[in-house]
Formats: sequence, C-alpha cells, structure tokens
Amino acid sequence: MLREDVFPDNTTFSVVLRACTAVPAARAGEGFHCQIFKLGFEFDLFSQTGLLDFYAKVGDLSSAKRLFAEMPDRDVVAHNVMIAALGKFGYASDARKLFDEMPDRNSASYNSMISIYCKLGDIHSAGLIFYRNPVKDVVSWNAMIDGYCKLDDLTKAWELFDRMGSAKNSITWNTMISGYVQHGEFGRAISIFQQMQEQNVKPTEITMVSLLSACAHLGALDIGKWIHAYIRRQNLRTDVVLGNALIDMYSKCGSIEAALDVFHGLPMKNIFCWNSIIVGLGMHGYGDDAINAFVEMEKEGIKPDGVTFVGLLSGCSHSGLVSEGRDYFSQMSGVYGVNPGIEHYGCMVDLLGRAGFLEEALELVKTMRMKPNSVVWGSLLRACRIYKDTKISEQVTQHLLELDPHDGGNYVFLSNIYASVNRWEDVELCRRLMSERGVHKTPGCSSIEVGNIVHEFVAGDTSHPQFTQINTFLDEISWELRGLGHEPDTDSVLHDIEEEEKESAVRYHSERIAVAFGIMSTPPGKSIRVVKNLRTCDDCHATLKLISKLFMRVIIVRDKNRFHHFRDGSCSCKDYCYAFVPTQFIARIQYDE
DNA sequence: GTAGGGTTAG
Repeated sequence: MLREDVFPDNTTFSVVLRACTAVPAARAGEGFHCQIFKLGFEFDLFSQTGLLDFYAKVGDLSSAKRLFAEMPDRDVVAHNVMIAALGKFGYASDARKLFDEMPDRNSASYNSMISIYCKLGDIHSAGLIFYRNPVKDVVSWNAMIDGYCKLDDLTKAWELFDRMGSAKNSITWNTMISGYVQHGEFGRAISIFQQMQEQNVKPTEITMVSLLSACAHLGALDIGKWIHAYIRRQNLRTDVVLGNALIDMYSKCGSIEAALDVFHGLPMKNIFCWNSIIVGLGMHGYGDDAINAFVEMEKEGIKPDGVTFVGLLSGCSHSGLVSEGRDYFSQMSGVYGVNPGIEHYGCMVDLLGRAGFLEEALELVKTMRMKPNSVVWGSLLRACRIYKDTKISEQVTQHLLELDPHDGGNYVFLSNIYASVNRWEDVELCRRLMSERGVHKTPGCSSIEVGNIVHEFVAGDTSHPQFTQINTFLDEISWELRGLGHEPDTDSVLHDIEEEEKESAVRYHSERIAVAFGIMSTPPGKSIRVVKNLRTCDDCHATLKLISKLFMRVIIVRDKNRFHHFRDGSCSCKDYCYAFVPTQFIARIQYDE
C-alpha cells in the first residue's frame, strides 16, 4: 500500500480514506490509519474529520467517539459528522446534546437533526428544528417532505412540496414520487412525474425505479415500456436496482419474455434480480424455468435467501411440480441454511393441496413449528373447495375465522363454499357475522391502460366520463352471452356475499367495467390487460372467459393472487378455485358429506 | 456533512 519513497500528505490520506469509506473497507482503512500514525504523521482537521466519517460509516462508533474527543479543535463539519454518526446508531439524545452545545451551526447541522428525528418518527421535533433553521436549504425541505411521507402524512408532504415553488431539485421530486408509490397512489406518482418533466427537471435512475414500481403495481405495461425506452434514450445507468425494477415491472405486467430479456442483458445481477426472475417465472406458470434459474444462480455463487425459496416453492406449486417442491423444502435449512418461515409452509400447503394431497397438507399444518396463519388455512380451504372435501373444510373454517375475524375475504370465500353446496343458512350466518363484527369490505379497483393513460375503476364510482356508455355496452354483452349459454348467477347473488361492494348504480364488478372499456376503446384483436386489487369473483371469471371467445380477444387479468390469461373461452389458471356452476345446476351435483 | 430507489406464500 504505502511506498517508502513516497511520503503521503493530508490530501493523499483523505483521498484514500474516502475510497475506503465508499467501498466500505474497514480493515484497509484502519490499517492505513495505523500505518500513517506510525510514520509520525500530523493529521490536519480535514483528515481527522475524514477519519471520523470513515469510522462512522464502517460501523465503528466507539473509534469515532474516541477520535472526536481527542480532536484538538472541532469545527462545524466535525460536529456535523459526529451528530450524524450518533443519530445513525440510535443515540438521538446524544446527538441533540451535541447539536445544542455547538458554538455555531450551518444548515447541515439542522438537516442532520431533522433526519434523525424523522427516522425516530418524531415529526414534531423535526418540524421545530426545521422552522428554527435560519438558513433552510433544499436539503432541509427534502428531509421534511420525506419525513412526512414516511409518517403517512402525504397531505403535509404535498403542502411543503407545493410551498417550495421552483426551489425543488430532482431529489425533491423523487421524494414526492416515491412517497405516493409507497402509499399505493400509483397513478398520482406517474402524474407527478409528468409535471416534473414539464418543469424541465431531469429525472434520475431513482425516479425511474419509483415509476417502474408504480407501473408494476398498476400493470401499466405501455407506460413501463415507455420508461424503459426513456432510460435507454437518456443513457441512464441500469444498475442492479434499476435492472431489478425493470424485471419486476415486466413480469408483473404480464410480459415474462421482456423480463427475461432485461435479466439476461444485465452485466451484474444480485440476489434481488435473481429472486425477481425466479418469482416471475413461477408466477407465470414456468416452474421448470424457475428451477433452472435457481440452479443457475447457485452456479454463479449467489446464496439463496427466504425470498428465493418463496419464488421457487410457489413456482413448483403453480406448475404442479410436487416432488421437486418437496425436495427443495426438505433441503432448505440443511443444504442451503435458510430456515423455513411461515410463508414457506404456506407454499407447501398450497403445493400439496393443489395436487390433491389434502391429508398430507393438513398433517403439515398440524406439525409445523409455528402457529399456522390465515394464509396457510386459506390455502388449505381453497384446496378443499376444489377437491370438494367438506370434512376437512369444516375443521379449517373454525381456525380461519378465529384467526382473522376482520378479513372480509375469508367470509366471502367461506360463504361461497356454503353457497356451492346450497347451505344458505350458513351463507346467511357469514353475512351476519360480517356485519356484527364490523368487517369492512375493501373497495374493488381495476385499472386498464388506454393511450398511455391509466383508467381506474373503483367500485361504486360512476365518475368516469364514459360510464353510461360502458354500462350500456356491458348490458349488451350480457345479452349476447346468453346466446352462448351463459346464465347470469342471479340466484346466488341474493345469498352470496361479494368481496367488493356494488353500489346500486354500478351493476358490474370493476374488472368487468375495465374490460368493457378496453374493448370499446381499442382496435379489434388487441390484448386487454387489467389489474385488480382483489380476487376475481366466480361470475366475472366465467363471464370473462366467454367475452374472450365472443370478441376474439386475449384478456389478461392480474388479480390479487395471480395472472389469468383468458383466451378463446378458457383461462390459463385452469379454473383453479373457480368451480363456478350456475346455481340452477348446483342441486344436481352430489357432494359426499 | 445533510435529502430520494428494488424481490416475499392463499
């Protein structure tokens, strides 16, 4: 490292130290410190501060504290570094003490304190510091806006954002965009990006990551593609984070091919990238390819983690790869050093249940080390419904309602099971329990992208400008569907509980409205892509199959659980959990009760 | 020195 004939000065020291801090290379930096020290080197204030920062960044707070105490004179920057270090390790009151004792402060001193208080969740103290700061700069505002975003007060965040006027920089915009993304307001995030462009603020890689995440949630493939093209046009650097965001966007928007293209084109892949592609392949029903990717990942020397196994096991489940899933599950902790969590047991129960091994699945639930949660019981219940096992489903039901008395989805599913065997008193009981326990229903929401605009249809909301035409069109569709032999499930609607609320003005669920709008607004033959926040109901599932045949369209619906590719009257989910039978036939079906 | 980003079972 050091050559005898070249004597370093403070600048050399600072430069090398900065490199060690960035890597971070604790050993190298420390060794370097010692070597220089032995040479009898006089550190200047600048180098001392650099060293302080170095120790704080590599996680050695005690060395940082010692250094700070030994420093003969300490300027504002040295104080700031120490305050930030104390804050990072959770010593907020020590940081505050230092802040109060400082002879003079600059904006960064105030800003450090703001971010420390924000990380503690103490937005009130952060605000006091913010308003006391006589030299507020863009960082002060950004820190406060981020604080409000992290504390779920988007109104306050927006207020500050708005008050900044033209003083915003790209980080301000990024903070606001990611704030909206993190709170599920994806359309809003995209529209803020449009404003950002109007104001000629140059987006960064981080802007793109947030936007891609918004697209992934919305299923907005066209906007996602546009962002990808924009990234290339602007020569933004596709690092592992941006690469991962692209993979996830394409995969969640239903285009696993494009996700694979991005994946293979990445010069560097980390565990996130591998996990995203494994999860994506599994989600799209390519269990074999998910396994191949896993094997490939091992060859590259990347150690799988819990997320990898969720992807792998759920992939096996969706593709019916029972023995493969069993093998990987049993090797998880012994071979790969990953202890199975509840989510992995959940995957296994789903895998076994889906394949019809109901007793084995039940046995696994009973013998698992942790208390089974509602997802685990719910998977088993779905399997019971498919294999018409009412005996096990009675047991499962008890647990499910005890565990999760406030999840409306559970009641709906249960009620559907009862409805399918004509047990209307129990259906009524579900409905009564729901209202007694004050279980609220999540409003259904479906989105579709037409002409680079995301149209959202929320249950009960009639505000879309074309709402009347869409409803008329849907009425016509149901008329034509009758010609194809589809009898609307009117009888069970009287008893059935819907997962989403239907207002009187809205006769159809949101995904059906979105699909109808898509057919009306796009040229014949174009695929329709819809994303829904809840599970698609039986009646809509059956109807969409018929619509795909009637209008000769591929309809891709991503609901809460999975992708449904409707094509020529059938669905890629092979009707798993959609044992829809028009009510008038239910009585003729024999159930072994 | 201080502000912004990614993968997870029904």
